[in-house]
Amino acid sequence: MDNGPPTRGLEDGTIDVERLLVEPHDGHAPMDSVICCRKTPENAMDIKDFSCSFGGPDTAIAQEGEDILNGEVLDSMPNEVEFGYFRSHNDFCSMGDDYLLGVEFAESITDLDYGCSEGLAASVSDSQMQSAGSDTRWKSSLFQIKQVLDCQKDQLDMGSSESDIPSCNKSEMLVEENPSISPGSCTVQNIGKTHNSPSCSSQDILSDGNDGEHSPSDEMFCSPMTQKNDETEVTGQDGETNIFPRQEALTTSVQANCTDLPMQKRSRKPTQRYADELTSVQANCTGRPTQKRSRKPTQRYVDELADPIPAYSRKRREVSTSTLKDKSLGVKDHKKCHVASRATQLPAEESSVIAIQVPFGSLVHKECPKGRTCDLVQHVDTRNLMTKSKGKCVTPNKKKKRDECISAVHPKKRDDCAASKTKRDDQFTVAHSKKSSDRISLASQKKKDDCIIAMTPKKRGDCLTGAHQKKRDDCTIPERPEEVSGRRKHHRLWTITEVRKLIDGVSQYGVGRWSRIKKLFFSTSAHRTSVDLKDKWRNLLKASGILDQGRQGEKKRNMAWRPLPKSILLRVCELATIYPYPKGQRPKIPLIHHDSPDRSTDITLSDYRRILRSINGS
DNA sequence: TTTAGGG
DNA sequence: CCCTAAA
Repeated sequence: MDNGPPTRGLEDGTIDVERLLVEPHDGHAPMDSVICCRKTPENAMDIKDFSCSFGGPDTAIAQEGEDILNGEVLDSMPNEVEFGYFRSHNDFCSMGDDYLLGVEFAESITDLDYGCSEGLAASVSDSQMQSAGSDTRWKSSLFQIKQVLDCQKDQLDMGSSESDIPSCNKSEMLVEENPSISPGSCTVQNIGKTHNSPSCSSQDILSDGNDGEHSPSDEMFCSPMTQKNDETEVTGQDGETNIFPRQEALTTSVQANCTDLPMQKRSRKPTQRYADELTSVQANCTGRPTQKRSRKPTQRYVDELADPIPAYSRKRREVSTSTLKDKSLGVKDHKKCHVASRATQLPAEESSVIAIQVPFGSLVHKECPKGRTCDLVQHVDTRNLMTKSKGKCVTPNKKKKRDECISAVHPKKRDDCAASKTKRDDQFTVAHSKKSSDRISLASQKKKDDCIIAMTPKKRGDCLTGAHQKKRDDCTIPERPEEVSGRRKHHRLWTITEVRKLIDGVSQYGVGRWSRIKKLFFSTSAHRTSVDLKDKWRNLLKASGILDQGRQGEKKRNMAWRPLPKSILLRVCELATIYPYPKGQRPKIPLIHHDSPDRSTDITLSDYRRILRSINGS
């Protein structure tokens, strides 16, 4: 958190202002934005330097700023974390949406600062971008965006609001400069413009290497631009002009003046304020934040956003989102939330302004599902359609993952959607949510199943005769191979025929050779796995009272309701005696009627008979 | 990968 | 049925 050099104003909250001032001063308006690091790992250092430059007008700053201006982007990706910060910074700047996100944004800002301060040590060579390493970095950076988000959050927690402020300023700045451009799109464009000629703008970014890959740098650029703009507006200086002193004065005064720029200047209490502002922003999106932050930028953003190159922003967003999502898989919930918000934003972005507003905090959560649903609608539909055909669902891994990421946050929603996700996906996402979600989904699914399957096998089994049952099995329980891969197998009742097959298999191969039995006896039923066989067998044992379940009474009771035909139960008992279920374990003799508890030993013929008797009797 | 066992 | 550990 050494903000020392870079943050010198940070504590006061003036930092942002200072930065801004500094940048203009150097004549490099985008210094803040410059914050972006280089791709190379070494960049981390660069980043730090950058920060330093911010804090103090180091020579490096000018150069870096220049580089940036030149169109070179400094990507410093020191560590993932730092990088993340960076990214967040960039994201923030570049993405109005992110900014809108508010809390997250604020966090990100702090992160940025944090990262900056940390990395300050080295000098940044802008040209590095060109280096191959940097390229890779960029790519990675894109992926890391998610991380950044997370970092941002974390940092928010940390309370390094300072950085946040700057970012805000940046974003605003951008807006001013390229009024025509919407925030989100602007960022990209601005970035491109700033660094490269305008032509570069979105296309460059997108086109660069990979759309997603470059995005980070783009973002970076954007952020600076925005800041400048903001400042200009705020200070009224339009230009970058410089004037550190002036800016500082502004910073101080700014707080007082904040009228327009409250956000920026207000940086002093950044964290909370930011958060507040963010929240307010979110809430206000439409209007200016009633709260402290009188950020006109918001509106501007909105307005601009509406017009500006939606395509660009959209593309960029999409890329970032996708990348984020992909990467975020492992991320935490909050990360997911962020991602989700972004995702949601995408659509919104298209619409333009709205998108920006959407992102904020609570909204994000609420909307996440919405957005997701929108995005996922197709998936959902598919899922619903295929609800029980899981295998197919699995195919769209990317989407699924994405969905999960998003959905992770809102497990319920996900479930509602039908959640036929593969286990894998679930695992990727969040275990907790997953389980709960699964359960929920299961419940719903079960209901569905019941409805669909209509008659449960067992019940029918009781009533129906073997022949009928068989028929029914064939008809009602048509195999659905697709389901197999599904996240939660559709619950399929075991039909008598299946049970018989299982018994046959056990009798032939013995207990424990489920895979074999599966192959030989259930080769046609894809939905029955060896594990299923094992489970079923276990259940059969329980049903027949062989497996110790509890007390006899209970056993009896079970038997009473147990739908399985006696013949089957007998057979199971018989087999159980022959092949004790748990391998070494001795089958516990069904004591159904029986009195002597000590029967735990090997089954004797008498025992067997007794068992049979009990079964028959019952 | 299969099995066993718990949930 | 799911999930995990163990082999």
